[in-house]
Amino acid sequence: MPYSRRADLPKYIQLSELLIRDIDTGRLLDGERLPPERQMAATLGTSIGTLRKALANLEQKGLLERVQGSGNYVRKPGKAAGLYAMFRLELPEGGGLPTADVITIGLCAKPDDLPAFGASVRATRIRRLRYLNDIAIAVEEIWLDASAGTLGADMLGDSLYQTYLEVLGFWITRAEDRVGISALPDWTPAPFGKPGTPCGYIERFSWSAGPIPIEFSRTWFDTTKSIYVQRLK
Amino acid sequence: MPYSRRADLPKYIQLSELLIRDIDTGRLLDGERLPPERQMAATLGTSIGTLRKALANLEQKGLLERVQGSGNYVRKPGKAAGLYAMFRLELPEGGGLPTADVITIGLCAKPDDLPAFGASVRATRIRRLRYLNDIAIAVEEIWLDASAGTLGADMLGDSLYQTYLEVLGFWITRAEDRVGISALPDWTPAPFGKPGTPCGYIERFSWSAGPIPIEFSRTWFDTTKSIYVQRLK
DNA sequence: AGGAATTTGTGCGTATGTATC
DNA sequence: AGATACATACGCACAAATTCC
Repeated sequence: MPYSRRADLPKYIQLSELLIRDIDTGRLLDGERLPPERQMAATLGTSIGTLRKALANLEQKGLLERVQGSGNYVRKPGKAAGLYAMFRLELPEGGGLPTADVITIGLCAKPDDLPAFGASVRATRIRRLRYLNDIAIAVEEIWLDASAGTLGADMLGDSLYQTYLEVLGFWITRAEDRVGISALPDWTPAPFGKPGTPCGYIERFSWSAGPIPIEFSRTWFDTTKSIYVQRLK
Repeated sequence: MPYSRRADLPKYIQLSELLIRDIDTGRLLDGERLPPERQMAATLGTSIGTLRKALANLEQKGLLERVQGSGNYVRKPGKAAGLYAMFRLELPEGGGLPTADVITIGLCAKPDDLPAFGASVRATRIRRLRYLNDIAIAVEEIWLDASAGTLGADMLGDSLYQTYLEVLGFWITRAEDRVGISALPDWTPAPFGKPGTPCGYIERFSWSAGPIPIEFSRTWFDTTKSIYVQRLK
């Protein structure tokens, strides 16, 4: 028995998750220096190589800065500001707490009618019902290219972009929208609107890093409700 | 000895760049399966761990899809996304690690003999000596329009286009070249060639977004060495 | 259907280089 | 200059996914 594993996840992912939790809950503070890698590895009961893989993971997520000859430093970017920076739907009075219910999520092949984006032939499709202050204001279908990684239903928070950062390790840096009129898709859930009826429509391409968009999404919003779409630059 | 400092990149980066280059130049085609990792490592004279680090790097760039139990598959998203995407000079045997030494860099007014490009009257001028596998093969003078931002000597990597993306936040999407015969400029550094002697010559306009080019460059290359210029589309 | 062969993923250990303090 | 700490590189054993017969 060379080594044993009780859990499904690889050990370096477990270590990475462990540290993320410590950072999120404040047990590790911003700017704090971690113990030396050898010492940490011994404490955590792992090898230095595996620990380094976990630390590299954290660095990729922007939660850690690794400085040769010096140490590993916690970097906890303030999350409150800018979380919903790219959300285009607003209440007229401003503000509004954005939440979302996931309708379906899964990995599938990109259908032919999807515009070209990403590097893979597959993508994670997420369908959600979106709320502002508990008012259902939109349904959306998001296609995240498979090259970015895969998401499960249990990993989703109310902010997808935050989920991208914490789970997959990248941040959406740029998005381009196109607004028009469409009809509600046939999978629209009952409380929201009747499939087929006309409504507002946003198509979006999103970039993380590099020249090609990594995500494509469609948002249908009910124009009879008191919401409006932010002016698009 | 100002230009004698040789780039000594880690081996896994060199391997990664080597493969990117083979993908960009079409030596490796989209969908193609790479040889098994152990075999590749032996061929390339490296260990499997180092090769895997390079392959992970490619995967992160979206150029490679790695499938456990199956193999490593080239994924070439539309436009070449690699570090040396638009570098036209090649070794006949293919491959070759491209590096560069900066000779001078600074912001100055565009001289009158420069063709029209960009929106500003000033530009950052960069003069570099370029290498493939440590062979000095070309000198180049790059004019980056001041409207794109300014670069310092400490920000430059071996790939200017990558620097543009990381430091200035844009990506070169299109380039047009014109090839001819010229004479080496008077600022040509000593190890390369004698100023005034005839050599090959490439003039280039580069676009990022919008209708006007943002960059203009001139490249002089020694035709007596064993290099050739890629066919210009 | 099923088992063997192939191929990548994970984990561990060690030696050496290089940046920081 | 020395000590400390992270980075690179190599190698091996086994697990897990895929492919092939």
